[in-house]
Amino acid sequence: LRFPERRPDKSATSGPVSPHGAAAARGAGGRRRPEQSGARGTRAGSGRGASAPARPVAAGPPSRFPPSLPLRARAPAQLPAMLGEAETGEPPFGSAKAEGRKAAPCGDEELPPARYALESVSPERYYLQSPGPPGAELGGGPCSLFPYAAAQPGAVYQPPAAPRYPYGPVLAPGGFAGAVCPPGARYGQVFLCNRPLWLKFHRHQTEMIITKQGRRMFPFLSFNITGLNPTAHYNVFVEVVLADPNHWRFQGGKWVTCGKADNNMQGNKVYVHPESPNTGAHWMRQEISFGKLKLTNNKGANNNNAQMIVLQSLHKYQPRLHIVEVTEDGVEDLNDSSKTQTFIFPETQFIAVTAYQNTDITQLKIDHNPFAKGFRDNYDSMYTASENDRLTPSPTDSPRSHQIVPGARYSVQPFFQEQFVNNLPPGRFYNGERAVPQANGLLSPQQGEEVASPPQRWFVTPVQQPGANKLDMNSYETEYSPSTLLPYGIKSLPLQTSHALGYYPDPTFPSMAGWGSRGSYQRKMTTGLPWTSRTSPPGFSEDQLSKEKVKEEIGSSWIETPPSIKSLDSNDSGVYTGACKRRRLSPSTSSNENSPTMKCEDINAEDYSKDTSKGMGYYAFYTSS
DNA sequence: CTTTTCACAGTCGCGCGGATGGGA
DNA sequence: TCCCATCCGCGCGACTGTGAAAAG
Repeated sequence: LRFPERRPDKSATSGPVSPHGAAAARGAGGRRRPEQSGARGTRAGSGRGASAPARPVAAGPPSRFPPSLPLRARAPAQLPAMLGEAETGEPPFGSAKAEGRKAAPCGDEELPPARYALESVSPERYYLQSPGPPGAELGGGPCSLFPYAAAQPGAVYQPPAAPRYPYGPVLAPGGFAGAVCPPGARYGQVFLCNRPLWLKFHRHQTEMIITKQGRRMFPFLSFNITGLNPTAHYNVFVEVVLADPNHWRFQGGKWVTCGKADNNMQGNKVYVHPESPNTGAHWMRQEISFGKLKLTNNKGANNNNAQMIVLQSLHKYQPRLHIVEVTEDGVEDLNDSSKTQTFIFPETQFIAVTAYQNTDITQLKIDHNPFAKGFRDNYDSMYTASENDRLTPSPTDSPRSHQIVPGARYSVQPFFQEQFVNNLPPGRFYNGERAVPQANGLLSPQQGEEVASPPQRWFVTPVQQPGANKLDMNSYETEYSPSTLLPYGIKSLPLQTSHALGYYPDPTFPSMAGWGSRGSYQRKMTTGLPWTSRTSPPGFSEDQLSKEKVKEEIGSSWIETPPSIKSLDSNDSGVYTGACKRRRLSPSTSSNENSPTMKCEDINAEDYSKDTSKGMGYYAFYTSS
């Protein structure tokens, strides 16, 4: 039972009365009986958080491992060895510490924090990047945006004394291009589902707030995995490691290095997906979201909260996704490093901060994070004015649409297209684009099938699905269709179907239907359209990022857009400076000056597609063995 | 001076329980 | 009249960024 320590009854105090306070005043406690709070408190399953386990994610139905089989109990002694780093002898985090752990909706009581929640896994490893502002970094670093850094020669710095990554080196000494794949081995591919959104932040150098109680990431990590053995079992977890050996500070409107990073930071660096372990089929069936992952600067958090990753402020970090094949019992084979796969998406790099430094990032967060709706200055006008006047998405737009672009909305679009067209004013289409520009990077399946009618992909973005306004990121998963990921561009995969709508067995539950079969996903990916080869070349330069943006612009150009809005949309920062009142100002540097989007005005789509057709796509390949 | 912490206001979803309506 | 299902409002907690104060 939590006490409203920070929520005194505002109706009893002076000042503005919050909605809750007003409600309390109206109700005067009338309907809330004395025993109510007690009942609520003693009711184990009540409350927002506790309700979550009802979802498949936490309840475990999709999992072949019932909650009664905590991974921790299966091979408690193996993790230290697997993570390889010299352990300090302290007990594994989370072991016998459950009493101190906060009950979490994800059923973290069943989580195996101790298995991976080990310190010192990452500090010794860095991803070398040229210091400097994001722009320079992107332009200069050969691996700045390479989606699978492991293939980049020299991409990783390892202090001489640092032990090798126990799973087998994510990067072999000196780096290597391509993984050593044992005969018959089956390796997965991972797509960063919300990559366009990540790119948007990355353009300004993503910042992530860290607090003592833990702060969720936004954007959060969200992957789609293919190529796993459907019957094999895997653990999936995210590790956050230092991205470079520098300490950073925000000065003169840009990030600059200042000293060396403290690579001795203790604390949990690993977050195991709550559904681990699970079958390959399970992991491939739906998006793997790490929305509940929290970042903290509280070194003590590792002991009692497996949902927290401990970071250090003003350091740059790189999340990494690990997929480890395990036995049905959840035990990993320590002798077979080929069962470990690591994926790196450099665009997910971020600098941990205790307070936002760059107002561009702040504004992006406010604009895209549904939890920050209250900070949208024009919130009232946005949602009460005519649709045409809106600059930011309606609250009825799925919050998830901001975080996770490829939602079920896309996949269901063929069925509801007419409805959308009939019900949505044209302006809303644009707004959808404005709200979800990342959709440009994640071309919808429909677009893949109907190149002649590109508008579709735009007017589907604001479309609502039942319950689309839910904030809960997990619920998103139940609506998400993997078919929306095809823009990530796998050209051929084993599973294919010839049935165009094979994954829409029931239009009533289109997205759910989308889960059951990867068929159309694959099928759509074989369309051979330009975006099927949409890739992230090894040297993902700032220029290419700009082109990414250009593509967004191009994609939105199909519709008649009010000039004022169009101009705003042509530059993210412009939107914020022009349409939104800035709460904070970036010192000395206007967002326009820094915004790489300014440089992409003259980049045409042809060049873009040409560039992006090289190299690998939005997905990372297996990077280690 | 920079960085971190904390209280705050706002949005949202969930669960509870009263109110309501239909059927036995 | 009773029972049951449904609807609706309220309280709560989770979550966000803000901005001032505190700490370094």
